[in-house]
Amino acid sequence: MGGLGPFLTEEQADWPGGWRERFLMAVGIKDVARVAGVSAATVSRVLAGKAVDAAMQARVLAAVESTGYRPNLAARRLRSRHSNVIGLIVADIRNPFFTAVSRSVETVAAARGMQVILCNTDEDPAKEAMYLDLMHQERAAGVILAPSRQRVAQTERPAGERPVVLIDRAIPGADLDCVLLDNERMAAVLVEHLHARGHRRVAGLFGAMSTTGLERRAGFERAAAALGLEAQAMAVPHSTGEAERALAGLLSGPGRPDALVASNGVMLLHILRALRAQGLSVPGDIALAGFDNNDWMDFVGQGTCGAGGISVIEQPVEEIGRTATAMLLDRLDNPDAPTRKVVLAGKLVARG
Amino acid sequence: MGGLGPFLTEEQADWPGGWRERFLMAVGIKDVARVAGVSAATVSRVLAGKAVDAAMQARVLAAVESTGYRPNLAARRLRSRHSNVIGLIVADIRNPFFTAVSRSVETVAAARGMQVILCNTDEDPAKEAMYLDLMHQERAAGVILAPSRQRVAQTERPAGERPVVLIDRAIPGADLDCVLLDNERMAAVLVEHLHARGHRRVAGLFGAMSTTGLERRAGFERAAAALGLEAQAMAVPHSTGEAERALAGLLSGPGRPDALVASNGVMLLHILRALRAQGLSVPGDIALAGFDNNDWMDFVGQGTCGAGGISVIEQPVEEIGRTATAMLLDRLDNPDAPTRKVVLAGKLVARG
DNA sequence: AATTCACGAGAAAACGTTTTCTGAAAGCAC
DNA sequence: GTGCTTTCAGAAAACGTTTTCTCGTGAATT
Repeated sequence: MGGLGPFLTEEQADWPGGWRERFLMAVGIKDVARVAGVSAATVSRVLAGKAVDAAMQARVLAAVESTGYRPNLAARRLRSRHSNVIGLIVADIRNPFFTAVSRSVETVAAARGMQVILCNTDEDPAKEAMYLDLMHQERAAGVILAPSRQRVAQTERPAGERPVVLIDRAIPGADLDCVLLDNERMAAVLVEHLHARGHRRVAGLFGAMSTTGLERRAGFERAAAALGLEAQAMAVPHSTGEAERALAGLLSGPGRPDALVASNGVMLLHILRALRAQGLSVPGDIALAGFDNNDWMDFVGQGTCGAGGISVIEQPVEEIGRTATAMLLDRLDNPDAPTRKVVLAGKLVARG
Repeated sequence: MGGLGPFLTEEQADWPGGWRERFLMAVGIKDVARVAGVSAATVSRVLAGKAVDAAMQARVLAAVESTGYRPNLAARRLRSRHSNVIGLIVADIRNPFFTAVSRSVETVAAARGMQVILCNTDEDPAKEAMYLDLMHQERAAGVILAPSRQRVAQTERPAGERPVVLIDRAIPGADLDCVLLDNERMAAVLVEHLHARGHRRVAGLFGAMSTTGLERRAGFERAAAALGLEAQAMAVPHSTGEAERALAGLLSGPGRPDALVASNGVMLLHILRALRAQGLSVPGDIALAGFDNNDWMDFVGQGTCGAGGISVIEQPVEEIGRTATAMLLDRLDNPDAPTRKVVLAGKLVARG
């Protein structure tokens, strides 16, 4: 400090507004303690909201203010041995369903003083495993996970021993909290809706990456059988080309379906593309229905005749996120409570 | 440890596969060191990839494997005084532009061993300030920020003294790295496109929350003036109702515009809604153009006549995220390099 | 052959907090 | 007034790493 020249007094050089604050390291709890004339422990207690002498508390708060002290969360987590971070691992951040859920999760978490690390796996089990491990290393309080299909094979608990809440997709064998859509029933509702609209030959494209696709397919087939419809269900991988190719065969063959069901919003777009490639219009030539009510769906398939439109099952996205977060936070308090499975109903948005 | 009964030998109780691993705390670097028969420092060095004896390295790696050791990132950050976390603070996670950028940021960051904390401000300056402060507390390595308009007023550096890269929106006074779209020019391109298509009375709706809206509006007005078009530009707040109301007046009055320009994807949806409320069709009654090429746009406004469609400026979302992340990581290495401003061109996607 | 140098491994300090421990003062019952 | 408990603040330990320091060994140089 002597090397700083004659222009700084000891006081200036040391504190506040002086050399150290401006140029060197961040201010720590000890600096606050020194300014307030108390011990570091007392500062910690004030900040934690524990009972301390009122005069001291005021001095500490003033010192925090004047020094611009910001606690180091890494140190806090290390010592206190618990973290305010929750991990949110989704399969596809571009899917509006997941962004909507993410937003809801973030809002609820922030309101309870938790921060969210959002991880995007792109349906890649390797990335998923990497992120689960990362959450472990981060010692995250818990994880909200939309698991990929491959994970089903693993019987081990994901993310070490920390609480996990599954969303959107189940892991059949696992004993974990989850909040899901009533996929099978909702798919059946969709089929019944198409039947009521007079369609008799239905085809469905279902995702191959998750239990969700399987369940929706099952509901589709069950309902179609019950109604005596001519039905054809196929599972398509997540890539674009696959869906288009699968549809090309379906649409050009004899006995072309008069209605299509999409397993999710992304799939529905693939179908739209394929239909256009075939020169077919919705709903003039063929009806289209699916899952996830995206904001733009009000505006496609509105033929000149005024009818048409794409009927979908709208998922309660906000509630899914809210419920999952609440369940996770609950479990942090009661680690040994029995696991809960929440199944939510969707809402049929009938168009056309 | 004696209380555990006679079934556990000292060895079992202590390590490995025994009591401690299964029921108590996580395994630490010292446990690994003990198993490998080396010092904790050596384990640390092996994990950091520093030069160590090959035999020792093998022993350490084996010990890490057998113990299932996962380093505690909080401790690592505390001691090493630098973090592998970058904050990404966006205005609206539901806006596909931001989700696309987020995905790109996350991918690049993950490839470089960094993790991303995604923060959603919902255009709320208070939330933005809260998150910037949080990133400070987290001692994040840096922040990528899409600033809200209000932040402009603040001359102070956001997020303490850590590196910040701005995306999508500038902060006029600030000397910060940023990567932006050439908004003014792109808006002009859009107007010229409409002019070439024969439209003569254009109106534009621009966001009031960011510099982006201002710039696009300026480009819109400049181009319209240069081309001698009858133009009307208005700034509308971010809420749904506003846009609809503003449009209602515009569309019902005399000299109704024959083309509309939307400042962004969200605005464009509002316009679509308003048009439908007025019973106007795109592009039959009125043309529509805007910013952000969302995947569904291929399918709306395709009238029976085959013409139509919504022309937009497609932003290079992937590159924006990639560039911003690269710039941020660069700056971590060269804190004192001059700030850079990257202005990217968009691409006109002409439809109809 | 002696001295320096480079290297690498263990011991110990340090990171910035929270928590435990300790002791003093205050309150209360006798 | 004495002895007991309670309260509260400071001192010190602890959290799990990385980094610095120290020292021993072997190679290289003179």
